[in-house]
Order: sequence, then C-alpha cells, then structure tokens
Amino acid sequence: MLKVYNTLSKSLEEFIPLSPPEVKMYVCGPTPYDHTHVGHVRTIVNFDFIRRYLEFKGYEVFHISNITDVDDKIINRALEKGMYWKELTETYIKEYVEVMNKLNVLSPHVMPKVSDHIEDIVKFISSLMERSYAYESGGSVYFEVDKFPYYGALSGATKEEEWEQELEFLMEKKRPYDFALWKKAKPKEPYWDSPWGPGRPGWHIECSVMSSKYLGEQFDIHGGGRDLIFPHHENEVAQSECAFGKRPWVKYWIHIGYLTVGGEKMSKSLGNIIIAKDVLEKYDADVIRLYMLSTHYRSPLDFTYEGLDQASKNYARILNTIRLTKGLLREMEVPSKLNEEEIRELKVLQKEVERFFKSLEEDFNAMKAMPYLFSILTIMNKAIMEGKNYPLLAYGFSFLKSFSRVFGVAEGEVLEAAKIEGLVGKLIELIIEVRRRRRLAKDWEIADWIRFELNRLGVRLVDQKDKTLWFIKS
RNA sequence: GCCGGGGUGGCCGAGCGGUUAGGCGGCGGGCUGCAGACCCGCUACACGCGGGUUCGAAUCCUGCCCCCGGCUCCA
Repeated sequence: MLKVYNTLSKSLEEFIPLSPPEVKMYVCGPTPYDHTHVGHVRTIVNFDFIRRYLEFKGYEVFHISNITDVDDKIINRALEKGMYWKELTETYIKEYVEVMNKLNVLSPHVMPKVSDHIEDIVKFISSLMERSYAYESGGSVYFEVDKFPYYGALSGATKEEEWEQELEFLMEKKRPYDFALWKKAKPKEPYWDSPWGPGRPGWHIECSVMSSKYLGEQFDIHGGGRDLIFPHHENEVAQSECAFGKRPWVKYWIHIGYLTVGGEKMSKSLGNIIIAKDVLEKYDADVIRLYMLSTHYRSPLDFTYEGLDQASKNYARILNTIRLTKGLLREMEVPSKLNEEEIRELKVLQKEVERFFKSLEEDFNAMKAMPYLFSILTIMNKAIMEGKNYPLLAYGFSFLKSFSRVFGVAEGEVLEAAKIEGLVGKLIELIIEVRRRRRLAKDWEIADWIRFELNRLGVRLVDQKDKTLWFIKS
C-alpha cells in the first residue's frame, strides 16, 4: 500500500487516484528568467522519481509541467539586459529542457506556457468575475479572498497577517490580502488585450487555468518546491475551487524540501547559487540523480561536492555489480535443479528485494530503501565471486533493472544485458582464450597488453579466480 | 514578532516506543602474477542539554540552547 504525505492534511494518506489506473499530475515548473540551478534539479528529479515509481506500479501517469514565461522578474530582467522578453525566456527554457534531458528526466506530456494561454486565462478570470469572486479595479482584476472560506487550509497562513505592499496596489484592492488575477500594463511592458484593457496575467492564475485545461477540474497530484505552498498554491486553490465549485481541487499536494548550500537557501544576495549545467560538466548525470535522491524528498538537502563524490562511489558500486553480473550470466546456464543452499540464498535475496520496495511504499522513501539495495549488491557480489547460483544472479539482475528504471539511473547499462552475439562476441572470447593460455605460460607482458588494448577499445576484462569476465563499457 | 522544519557515531544519512539501518572515510584481515573489483571484521553500547512518563525512549511529554526556513519574488 502506497502512502503519500499530503501537505493539505499534513499527514500520510493511502494513495488512491481519482480514476485508476490513471494518475493526473501537475508540477510547477520554472520562471525562465535565469539559469536552471540545482534547486530546480532537486524538484525535477524527485518528481521524476515519483512518476517513475507510480508507472512502475502500473499507473498511467499524465504529467504536466508548466513554464511561467510571463512574469515581473522576466520583464525586469529583459529590460536590464535590453532584450525582448521572449528572447530571454526562450534562452532559458532551452537550457532548462537541456538540463532535464541530460538528467534523464522523463519529459512531461505537456509543458504549457503562459504566453500561449492568455485567452484561456482571460476566460477563467471572466468566469470568476461572473461568479463575483473577483473584481476589477483600475484596469486590474483581483481575487476577493474573503469570498473563499477555506483560505489558508493548505499553508496555514492567515489572512490577518501583516501584508506589506506597495501603496498603489493597496489602494486598488478591497483587502490587502486580495491578489491580482490580471495586472494592468505599465509602459514598456508586454501586454495582451482583455475586457479590462491591456495587461497581463497575475502570477497564480496560469496554473489553475492550464491544469484544468489539460487535467480537468479535479486531479490527483499537484506539487513543486516547498516555497510554492504560500502564496502560490494557496491562491491557486482559492481560484480553482471558486471557479469550479468543487472540492478538493487537488487530491494530493506534494512538496519537495529545500536544497540549501552551506545550510542556507540559495539566493542572489548570498551569491551561493549553483548552476545546474556547471555541475553537469563535472559529474555524471546519473550521479547527480542519485545524489538528489539521497535524502528523503521532504527533508532539506544541503548541497555539497563531498555528497556528490559519495554518490559517485555508490554509483560505481552499483555499476560494478551490474556489469559483472552481465558478464557472468552470459556464460551460465539455467539449472534444472537447485540445492538447499542455493534455495536458501535465493530466499534471503528475495526478502531484501521485498524490503526495498516496501520502503518505497512509505512516501517514496528512497533513502530508507538504500540499505536493501546494498545488501542485494553484496549478496550478488558473493555469488559472482563464486561463479554460481544462476537463479540468484538472474533474479538479482531483474531487480537491478527495476531499480534502474525507478531511479532513472544506469538504464543503458542494464538494458544492453543481452549477449553480444555473433562475430564480435566470438572474437572477444577467442582473444580471452589466447590471453588465458599466455597467462598459464606466465607471459604477463602479453596478457596485460591484451587487457590494456581491449580496455582501450571499450572491452573491459576482469580476472576472477578461474575465469575472466568481460563486458562492453557504455 | 507570528508560523513551520530540524539538531543521530569522523562525514553523509534512515529510524520516530523494544530486534545490527546503511553508505563513505579510517584501521585490520582475506582473495590476487599484476590491474580492477569484491568479501569478512573493527571503528559504532551514536542520538543538542536538563527533567518527566514507561518494564523499556533517539523515538512520547515538558523546560532550555542552537540552526534553518516562510510571512516580499523564488523549485
């Protein structure tokens, strides 16, 4: 039974989608006004992991992730740089998508942009006004928070809190906590026509509009980084539930914990923002993925290169077992009978596999599952060294395939498990046999030379007690 | 100020009422022509501090100390 922590109820709930096996998921994407940083990466990778696990369990996930390409920050940045706003956003959207692809993140099915959905947004706002949940004032439109009795349910924020704002907005609004659905255009700003004059959408409205357009008026999972809970998600709930007259708008709210640097949140003033593509230059994408999953998604993760190095080592261990198993399975045969010890070992392995997945059932707790992964690797390594127990290795390899699929790591390694048939395979075997004979003659020079040259060609040889395993490096 | 989240062995990090978490590092063994990797053992009778509840607490209650975050844009 899969349990999911729901920000709305602040507790673990059994995961039951609205209409299984379909799962509708909307993840808040970036505002493309600057480089994609490691904080974005944490959120992306963790949602990718969640999606992969749900798919592994047999759900059909329909995954939307938006891009907020109309926004104050974008307008200001474009003005600073003397660029057309669209040029700025296209640049960073491109970078964002590149980073996602490099990180082996499954592409969302739709990545809706605000600038492509202005008409839908205007319609949505009009409908809110017709239902008198919103009002026009000075060319802008505001949502009237007092009309929504459940405001604050998600974030715990109260309306009465002190709201410091620019005076001009305060004067337009009925209450300080009302928020803008439509902002009147100022000089030099991009604008679209609307019944209220030229302007552009407010920050929160796009997610309500685009999610309902593609997922319907109610859906299963909505999430993003923790920082979006308030005001972004709180306001989305208010707009959506008022517009559709249905509750709850979203069944499960999932929020990814902060990624910090030196224990503090990344910010421009601290100058500690770490750009994703810089890290991708130094570390393998799989290693970064493992690292991003090395703390439960709701806990804070303090970014360090030491942590990344540690993830590299763990990754190397995983790869090593995958490769050696591949090499060994190629030459083992399916047995027709197992002895007592083999059965016993197999049962131990199966128990660990069971525990591994059981841990994932507890709110996608990847870290809790890791000890079982390592235990499985150790069990498999022993069998590899002894070169026996085919079912154990084959079963372990199947598990590693599942692991690879869910974690999105080493997928290439695990997929090409098939034997290298044909001439190439036979030639490699022949060369290994030649080398074996040279080793018997203690001709280390030739033996080492063969190993070295094959390695240069991408064929890695590993000598075992009484045989030599080989695999092709990817 | 108000509202949240935390403080676990050298480091990273699970656990949240009772069975060894685990990884990394370090040390010592084993395997080995070499290389790579792997295996075993130790480091580890750790849980911010003080009270309390309990047969039993890292886990629950209480007081205190410290760190981080939100309340303004943010994944």
